Amino acid sequence: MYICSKFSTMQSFTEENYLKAIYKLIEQEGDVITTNAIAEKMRTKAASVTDMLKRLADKKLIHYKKYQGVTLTSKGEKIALSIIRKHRLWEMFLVEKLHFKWDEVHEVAEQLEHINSDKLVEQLDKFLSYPKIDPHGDPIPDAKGKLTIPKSNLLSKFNKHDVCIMTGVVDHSSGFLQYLDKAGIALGCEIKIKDVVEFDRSLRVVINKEHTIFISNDVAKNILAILKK
Amino acid sequence: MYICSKFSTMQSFTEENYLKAIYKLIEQEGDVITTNAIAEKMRTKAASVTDMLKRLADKKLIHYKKYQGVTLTSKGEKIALSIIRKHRLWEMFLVEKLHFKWDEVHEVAEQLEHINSDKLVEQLDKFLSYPKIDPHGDPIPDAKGKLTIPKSNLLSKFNKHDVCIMTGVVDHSSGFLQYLDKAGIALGCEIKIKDVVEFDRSLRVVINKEHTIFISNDVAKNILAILKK
DNA sequence: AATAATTTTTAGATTAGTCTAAAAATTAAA
DNA sequence: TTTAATTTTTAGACTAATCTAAAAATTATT
Repeated sequence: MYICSKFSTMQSFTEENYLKAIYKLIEQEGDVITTNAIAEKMRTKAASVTDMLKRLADKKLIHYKKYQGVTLTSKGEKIALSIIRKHRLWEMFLVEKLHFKWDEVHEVAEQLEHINSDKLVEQLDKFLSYPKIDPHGDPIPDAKGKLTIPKSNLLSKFNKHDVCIMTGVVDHSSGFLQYLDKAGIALGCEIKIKDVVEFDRSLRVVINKEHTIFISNDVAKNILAILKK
Repeated sequence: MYICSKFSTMQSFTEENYLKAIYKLIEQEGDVITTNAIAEKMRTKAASVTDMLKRLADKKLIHYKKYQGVTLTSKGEKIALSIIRKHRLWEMFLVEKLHFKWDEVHEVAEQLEHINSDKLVEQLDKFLSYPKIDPHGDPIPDAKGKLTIPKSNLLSKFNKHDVCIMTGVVDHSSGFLQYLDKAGIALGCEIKIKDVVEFDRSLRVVINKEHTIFISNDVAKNILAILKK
């Protein structure tokens, strides 16, 4: 079902969601994405994904060869980024202007991200004073789809000897935040990975060049950080 | 295509648009609505309308008997009013907060009216300070679907010597709104009917006690007004 | 290299929404 | 009141998106 069939440039909501999913998988997992990975992310079946990949390839939104996985074309990436931009701007709007809590915004933003109006997006951006990061700490692409701030990763994904900056959390529960407080881990602090224990993926890290602590993999999977360069 | 299939109370965009169209036709034309009238309003074919009417009747959203026309059930009316409420609140938001012109908002509001989140609507209403009328002068139903402001009449229904206040339009197309702008007809302005030409039902009117213009019946049928008392 | 396990694709069916063309019902006119 | 015109409904077909089950291709393991 097309919402706006009069413009040939239009994608359906579903197509937009597939492009967004592929973009996010590339961001996390690497450059070529498998059918199964998409199926899992979209909570659908591999057969449905194959069908959609053919359609997206016909429209030149992805590079796709049977059994060989998927990458985005520049056209496809542009659309994915515009959806992400809209999603994050709307999240910002919901939190800043309508006083939603951080954990209430996602579902609504999933709907709002598909509203199609360039003027709407640009005016919203202006209304919010051109924010660079959304309420979850994720960067907001600009009107040209450019990300000025690097995307954060899970602390659990970094390697031995990496030095990074803490940028956010996945679990926002007060219990977890209190644990971080106690451990001396705060937004913006430096985390140097001294060692990764092979057996349980726990980390030995130095916080702010001051004190050494151990962090379980469960905790590391709930901390966001970027590489310090 | 269902956007949110987890809730059994959900309608598709299309179903919502049919309910809204039927509500508006009842408002203008009378109590029982024909298949053709809906087809014209929805810019689709009568056969498609019949298909949809069956589906809406199955869901108890309309009263429908073959060849006998359609009315809304209270459930159907409730949904129609909630869509209209959302449409008009979003129009208000676009004009007041994002500085859209009144003839630019309709198309975007047509999309936004289908966003499904009770919290979003209530917070938006609050953010806009609970407006009672939208930028086109149409009343905004409250959270319970109640309209507090009296409904306007078509300008074409008034008589010689009536003095009325312009409250809104039927045709929201930017072409028509631009015509009104040019004619000096705006929300809230006074329209005094000097003469009704019998032959074609066109009107000679004075706008704001300032200038006299002629209005065709076609135009008069698209202007809403209330009697000035 | 041959076999087993896994992943991916095809084949065929389903649903919502749409269409055209033809049939049936209603309304208007002679 | 029978015929003509109009409106409405059915019948059958199409597309986008989905599914299950089976076939084909790829990858991993003896």
